[in-house]
Amino acid sequence: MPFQDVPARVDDYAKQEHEVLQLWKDTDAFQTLRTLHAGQPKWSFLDGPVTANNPLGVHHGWGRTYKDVFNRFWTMRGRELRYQNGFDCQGLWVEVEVEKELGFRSKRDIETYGLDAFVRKCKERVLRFAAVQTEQSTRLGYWMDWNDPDHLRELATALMESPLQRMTVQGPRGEVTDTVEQLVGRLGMPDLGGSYFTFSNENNYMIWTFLKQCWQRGWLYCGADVMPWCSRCATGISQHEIVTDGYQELTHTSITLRLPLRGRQGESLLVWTTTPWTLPSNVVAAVGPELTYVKVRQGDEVLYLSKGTLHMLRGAYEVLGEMPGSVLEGWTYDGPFDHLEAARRPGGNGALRDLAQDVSVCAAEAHRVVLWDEVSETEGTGIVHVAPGCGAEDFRLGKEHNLPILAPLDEEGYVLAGFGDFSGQHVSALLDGIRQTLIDSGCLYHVEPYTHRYPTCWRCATELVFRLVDEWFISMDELRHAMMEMTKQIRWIPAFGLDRELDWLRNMHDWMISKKRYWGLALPFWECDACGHYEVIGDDRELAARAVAGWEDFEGHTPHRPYIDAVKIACSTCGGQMQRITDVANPWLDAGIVSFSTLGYRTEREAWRDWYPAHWISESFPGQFRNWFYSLLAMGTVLENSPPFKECFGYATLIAEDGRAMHKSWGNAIEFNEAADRMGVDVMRWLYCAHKPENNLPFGYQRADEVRRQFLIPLWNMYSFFVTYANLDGWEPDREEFEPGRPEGPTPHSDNVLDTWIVARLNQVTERCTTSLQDSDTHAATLAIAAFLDDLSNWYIRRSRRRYWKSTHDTDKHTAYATLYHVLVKLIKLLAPLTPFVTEVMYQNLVRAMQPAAYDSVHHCDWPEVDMAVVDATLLDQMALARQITSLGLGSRGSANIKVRQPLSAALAYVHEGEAAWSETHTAIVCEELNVKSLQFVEQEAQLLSYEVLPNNKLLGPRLGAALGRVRAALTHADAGAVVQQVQSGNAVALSIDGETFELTPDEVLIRTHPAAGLAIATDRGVTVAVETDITPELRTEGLAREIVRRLQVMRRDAGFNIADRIVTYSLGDGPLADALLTWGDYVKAETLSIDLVAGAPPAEAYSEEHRIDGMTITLGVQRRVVTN
RNA sequence: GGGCCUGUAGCUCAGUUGGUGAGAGCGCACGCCUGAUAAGCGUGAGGUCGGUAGUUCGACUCUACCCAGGCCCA
Repeated sequence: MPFQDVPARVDDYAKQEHEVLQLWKDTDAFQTLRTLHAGQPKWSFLDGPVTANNPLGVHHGWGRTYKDVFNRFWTMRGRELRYQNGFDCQGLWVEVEVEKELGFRSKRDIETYGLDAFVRKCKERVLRFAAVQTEQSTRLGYWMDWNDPDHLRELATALMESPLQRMTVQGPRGEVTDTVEQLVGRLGMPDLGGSYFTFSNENNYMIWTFLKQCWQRGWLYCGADVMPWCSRCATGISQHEIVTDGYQELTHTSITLRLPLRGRQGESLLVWTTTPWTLPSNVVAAVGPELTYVKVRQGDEVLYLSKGTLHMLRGAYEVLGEMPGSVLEGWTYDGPFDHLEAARRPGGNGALRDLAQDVSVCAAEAHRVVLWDEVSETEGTGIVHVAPGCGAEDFRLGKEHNLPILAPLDEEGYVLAGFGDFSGQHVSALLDGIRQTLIDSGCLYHVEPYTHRYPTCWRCATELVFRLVDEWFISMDELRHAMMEMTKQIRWIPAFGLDRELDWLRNMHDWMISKKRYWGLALPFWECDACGHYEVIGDDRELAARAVAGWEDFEGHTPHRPYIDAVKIACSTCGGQMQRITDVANPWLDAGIVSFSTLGYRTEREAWRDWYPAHWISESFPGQFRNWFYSLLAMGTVLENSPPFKECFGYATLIAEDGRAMHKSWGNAIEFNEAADRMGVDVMRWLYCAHKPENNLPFGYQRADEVRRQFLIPLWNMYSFFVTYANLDGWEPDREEFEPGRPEGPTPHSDNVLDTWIVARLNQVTERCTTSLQDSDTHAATLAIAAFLDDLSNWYIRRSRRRYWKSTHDTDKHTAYATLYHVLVKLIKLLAPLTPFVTEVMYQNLVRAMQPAAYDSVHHCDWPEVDMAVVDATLLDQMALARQITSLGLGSRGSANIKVRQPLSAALAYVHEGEAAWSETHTAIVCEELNVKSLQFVEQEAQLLSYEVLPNNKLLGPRLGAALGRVRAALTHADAGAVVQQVQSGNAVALSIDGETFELTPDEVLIRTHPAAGLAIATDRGVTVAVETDITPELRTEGLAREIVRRLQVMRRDAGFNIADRIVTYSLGDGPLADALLTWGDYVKAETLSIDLVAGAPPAEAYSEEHRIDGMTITLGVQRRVVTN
């Protein structure tokens, strides 16, 4: 049973990959893999969930390739894995897309539509995109415990039609029957299997448990803060949402205004703002304690501002004096909006709890100058208008000074009551009225457009405002330090990840976890209507036990709005009725809990211990230090006081080939599906793996072509070469003692130096790959393999070709096949985790088709073992030397402009060291490659070169120290030839310098050579090679014969003959060409598989061409001849 | 303002504890080889290894400062 023929060229690698996918599906290859490795030591990979909200991009492919490579690697190393993918499901991301789908513009649209229907639409969207992403991941060759995408779609449809309908599905532990809504809520749990979904009941209740622990330790609180706020979405926008995509260059109207000082007639503070709408909420003015302020006269008024901002003045002025900021402290002023009711109400207008409880003054009374370190002169006047209800920093300053708070805006950006005519107007429409008030009060100084980076809503591009809101926070005071301890116990790749994470933790404020939206984790905080007391519920069981009303509305639903909101509990303080706050949670809680929720922390604690902490996690690092890595750490710290993962592998950002970020609108984005089918995913995966992960990865078709040309096609060519000749010779691998885990068999024995060399290289590379991948370094692995592919293709096979196509069937030929077979099979196992498709294709033919006992898939095999006994360092050195001599010889031929096809009589080589183990075989290899009749080593390099002698700094530096410089100089001036002779005969070199004698051992002297002029020579690293350039008539004749052979070979191919076809060759010509054919007739016949060489014109049915060689003409013809024997 | 990363050929990047020639791929030019190879090989042009100072016998490599770019925080 021969191998299946392999085409020399694959037209469509992507098509081939689809066939492999079908094979895996038909043979259930992934399940077989799990069975094979069940019960082995565990390697725990915890997947960072991908937001199931859109199709995957090629940047997801990068991360998923890493995940799959290491999953496959550790599986082959004999580990049991979980293979659970994760989908991130809850949060504003999904809401935004569903709102777009439904054409909604505001929260009111959602409430009109109905929370129940809206939340179901969110779930439906997640299920549908989880199905899409599952298909795309499968296409990438990512082996995970995937759900059937069609089943996910069925659930999505059923959820929209009748969520309470009961369904039965087959799970890994048997049939499961439940309502559609509950089946969706149980996805990813052990009885249903498949990917985990962060909207699952278990995920949500596990977060409740976490929050309750935080609460019990006193870390959970409801507090007020000023947040960036979108008035159209009516929600706070957290800092990381702004960072992602939120800043735009915008031009606003900036205003410079006077604040008239009380008790200083005609004198004013000059302040500047880019947000005039905040002026009616002004409470104090701040100056920098380190800054110098000036008093200036302008016309009949006196103004104060900082010395470094005098350019803010318009018109002539006179400086009256200078003073430090501290002099201004405590001065009071009149605000232009003090007539407003809000400015006259003690404590301000804040509707929020307790904020201004003990503040008895109103804003108008509070107006004074305070000191503030954060005031600078980089913009403005050095005097800052402070509105504690309208800015985060202002708010903190207000708390520090116990100031009243004016918070002017409602959820949708309209001004609240108490602000006179402004009340009821939208924040975007306030400018004119404010300007008019300033004019009327004489406070307006200057108005000017101002362009700056300003945060906008990433969803709707509305300019954000800063709004005082009640939110829920986890205090970082204590947690921060514990998390930093955990962080230090983790291995971060790249290593700077540790510093990044620690930096984030050091600077992190209290963690805001609430969001006033609809689709997300329902925060388990119940608040008493009567006394305001609140409690945190730890899970579903506790809720059931505490419920006093509304349970019947909730029962049977997942813990999401609106149903969860119906459940009331009794207040443990006053006995009143408590209801849930309506906020949902920050989605990073969802992703952070997965080391508990997906591993069975609440339900199967022993199994959880088997898989926690994860050995390895991986995500793109730019954002995740503050997101997923952070939230995992927080939950591991709170729940178990341990790091939830041991190694964190981060990678940078994928960019387009043009060096810019990929953007659809820039036309440089590449869709995942398109890339997969145009490049082939093996190419994509190699491209990903060959990159250093801490650098941004340029991705595109040009780079993919390079990978195909340099990696995939050469690999395929070698495979095709092997199969072609093995089939011609009927060679088949040994079927005795076949082990399915090691289909390459034991290391073959051979007396051929090329065989032993390539086997040594193979094991060397196997060792490097093993070490690299254990160390989470795919880049090093690809470098090692790429070098090996070059050795295999451009040296081993190239130099061994004749062994395969010679006509006798001898031991050497058999050994050649056995060796190449062994090498190819072991190589594809090394490559299998990196490029799972092409290796599978090769395996199916090389192994599976030949060995009845073979595993179904290359991915079921064991990781190749390293046979260090065959890694002979001397052998490797010698072959490296042979390649070097060859390369230099070709170089020297080139410099003499003599083609390799022209035989030459001799090559002369001088080798500085290491020729001891040189053999005749090496000589033969070099002669053949260089096309010379002999290779001679010369004793005296001086025949070819001149010398330079240098001190061996590495040895002499430590010994001589500062004297090294003088020794170097003395060596330079010494007779180099004499020194070299001393060294080469193993004697010490004595140098006399300024009456002092230095003895240098041979090791301590390095010899460098320079080629002498006038010879066709080349030199490199202590090796020198020359070729004799004299071409005798005999050599010329032989050269012509080789030239004719080459042309006949091309003609054979052009005529469409098979490589094993026998032919008759015709030649019509005379002179030296005819002589060459006569003299070298047997050679020509053997090389071209000609059974006859006919002198004369080729017959009409032969394929013939006229050739010009060295100015002479010859007509050649080839004709196929059937041989019967 | 603070933290982290990056700076090596026209472009994209390797360069393993400091050790003497500074490399690859792409692109360009010229040549070679082809009985696996629309592949490969060789040669050439092109570099103050961001800059300055320091440590050292010796720095692309270590240290400090500076410059430029990126990311994060403020």
